[in-house]
Amino acid sequence: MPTKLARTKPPEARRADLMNAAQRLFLRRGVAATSIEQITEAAGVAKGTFYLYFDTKEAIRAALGERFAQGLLAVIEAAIANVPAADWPGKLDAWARGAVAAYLDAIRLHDVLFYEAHPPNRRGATDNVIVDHLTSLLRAGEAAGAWAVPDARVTALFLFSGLHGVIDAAQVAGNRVDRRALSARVARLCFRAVIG
Amino acid sequence: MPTKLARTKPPEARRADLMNAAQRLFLRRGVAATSIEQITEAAGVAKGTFYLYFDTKEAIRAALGERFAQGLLAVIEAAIANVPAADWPGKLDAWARGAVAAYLDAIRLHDVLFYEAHPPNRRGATDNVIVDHLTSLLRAGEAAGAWAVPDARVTALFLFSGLHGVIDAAQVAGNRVDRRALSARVARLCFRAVIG
Amino acid sequence: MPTKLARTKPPEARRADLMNAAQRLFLRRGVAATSIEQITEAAGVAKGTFYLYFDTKEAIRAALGERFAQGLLAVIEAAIANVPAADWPGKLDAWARGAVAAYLDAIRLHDVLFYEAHPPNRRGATDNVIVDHLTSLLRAGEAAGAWAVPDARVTALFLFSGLHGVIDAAQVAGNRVDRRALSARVARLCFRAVIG
Amino acid sequence: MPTKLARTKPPEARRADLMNAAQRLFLRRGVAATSIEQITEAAGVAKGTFYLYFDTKEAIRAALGERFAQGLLAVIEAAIANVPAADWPGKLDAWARGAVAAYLDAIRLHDVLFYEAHPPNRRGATDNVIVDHLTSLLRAGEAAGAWAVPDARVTALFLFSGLHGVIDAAQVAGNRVDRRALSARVARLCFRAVIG
DNA sequence: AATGAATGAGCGTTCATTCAT
DNA sequence: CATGAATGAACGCTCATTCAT
Repeated sequence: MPTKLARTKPPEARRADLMNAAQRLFLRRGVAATSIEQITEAAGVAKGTFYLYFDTKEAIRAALGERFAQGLLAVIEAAIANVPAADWPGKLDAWARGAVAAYLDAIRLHDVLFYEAHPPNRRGATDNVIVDHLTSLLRAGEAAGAWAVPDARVTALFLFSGLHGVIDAAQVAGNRVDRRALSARVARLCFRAVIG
Repeated sequence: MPTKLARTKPPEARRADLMNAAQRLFLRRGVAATSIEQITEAAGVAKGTFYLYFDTKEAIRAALGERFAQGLLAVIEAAIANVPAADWPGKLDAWARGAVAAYLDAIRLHDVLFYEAHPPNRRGATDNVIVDHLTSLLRAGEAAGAWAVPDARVTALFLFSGLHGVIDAAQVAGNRVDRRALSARVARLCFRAVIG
Repeated sequence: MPTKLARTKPPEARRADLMNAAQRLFLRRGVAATSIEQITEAAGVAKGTFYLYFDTKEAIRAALGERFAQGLLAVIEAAIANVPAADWPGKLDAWARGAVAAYLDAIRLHDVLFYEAHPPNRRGATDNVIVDHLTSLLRAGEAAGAWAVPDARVTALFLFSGLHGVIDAAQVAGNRVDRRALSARVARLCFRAVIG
Repeated sequence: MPTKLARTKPPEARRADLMNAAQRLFLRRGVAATSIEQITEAAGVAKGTFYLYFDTKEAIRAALGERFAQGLLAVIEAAIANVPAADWPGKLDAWARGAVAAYLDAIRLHDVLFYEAHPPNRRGATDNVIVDHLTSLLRAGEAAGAWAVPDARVTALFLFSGLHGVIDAAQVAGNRVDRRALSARVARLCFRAVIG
């Protein structure tokens, strides 16, 4: 007979309690490793209550994703809003800075929510090899005077991730990919980013 | 007493059988959804045999990741090998094209091995929202004559993924991140990729 | 604040609403597979209201059984009522025809209410095996000129079910059964039904 | 570390252990009310072991039904086997007595396995009303000298159950039922069983 | 080296029932 | 009378891992 008060809460509040508890746990241990019971316990309700608000574990993950996306977009748009309408480079710059800021605060949440990517640096395993290789290439080119790259590793990471993302998306789209065109586009983007 | 022959195989062969079977299954249904028993069955050995070669399910995933990385690097290095030593832009170009080619063939394996990624809408709705937003920005800037971007969506994807990758890495590194510096670096890379 | 009208109904009406809703659902999906919530939803009341009228899920099942029995008896009695008082064979005939008619209309409800019977192959394979066996016996006897049985399968079914029912009842009564007597009685009934 | 011996048993033995344990429990509390864990506990194995031998709770119920049917048929056939080939009434008599004997020993198992019919006399609720009615009719007819029925209640039970079984089967068959014909057949069977 | 029977913790989900409003 | 949010015990099933043979 503890909490005699507020056995009933406004639905949005209960829902939010559950989402907050889930987010905390998902961040700490990943989605798969978090059980419904842990979520309800952290939210201070009974197990069955979870199913009053969400049909499924997946449903709460999706709701969290939605909420995450809203916040993110708001931040980025706010960053651009201050730039004069005609200043396009300024807008691009604001976009980049806004996005960096927003993701820096939430990247782990993003990754946990959209890839199940807990163990830090798991993704690194392979990618590091490739990124290391590109980093060396960039440094060598710089040493040879071919270009100037202030931070070879960050650049290599950026190019590799960009390339990877483009390919992922192409794959997901599923329609036949025009390999030549894709190759050329990606090569051009790398080229310009490095050579300017 | 049937198959009296070859009950015993060279350890490396057994190990490879298991890895090949696992890779096939991981690709088909994901890592979590593949059971040890399915792997051993596909490899034609008993369940217990698995544990003679790998300590853990995670261990075989890691071994597969290792093997994957080796193959990838080989392909990319081969692509560069043909470029004259002094032609740095050519090397960068070769790197990009080699990497695109290599990942196009294996992106699904990569993602399944390093994120638990089940194809459609792997990247959450989130990313799409942000990428859409940047795509619009790029198109608007182009319409205003601020820059020329052949394929705004691919470019947006590239920049977003690059940015995301850089932040992920920064986070994983864990040490205090210099937000200003990171921001500036990323903004510059975006800037050059777009403005040239 | 909508439906301010008729939030309250005469208790018998509410009770009937619930029973009707429950009967419909029990018929469609069985008793066990029907939840209280489905019943209240179909009856247009809140979950808790159910417990104002019935103590238990079992209680509503029992009430439905009661109601079912009343209706049945009325039909059968009506069928007999038209037969002249002195015509006993006629009464027996009327009983049989009345009962067949009444049950044909409601057998599914009966079975769902009293056994948890989901239609196809309710009676297990078992019964079929035994009935098949008796059917063969009846046919063989007829071929040998020992008796005449218009429809061997229906007869076999009838005898088997009759026998089964008698034994079930004996078992339920629980008191020590006089096996010899029971055996003799059943054998005699089978005998007369077949040999006349 | 108790039972160091016989951690592994011949599969048929384990399977039989599980079936025996399940049968005991099903008889005691019904199928639905028996949990897998109770079965495995009673069989002296771990929960997971159950699924090495049966895919599903329903699967063990079915296996038990199969086993039950085999035994039953054997008993009845044995009863008939002793009757001279030409003695058809004797065969019918033997069938009836054999079936009664066999089912007397196992009726509860049969009912639990094929209908979920635990609470004794649940089935009675309705059926009793109808059977009582027929019993009265039979007694009244006898009092009037219309027929002679040694045990009116058993006869009424027999006729009612026979009728019920025939209708159930007709319903399950599902094809359009010829109500007139069915009625006539059943009436005739009742008639002969009573009037001789 | 190889087997595969056995284990048992763990999980997502359901639902009859209660009770504060 | 009526509501419906909250409860929490219960259950079927999965599967990585162990170990006697």
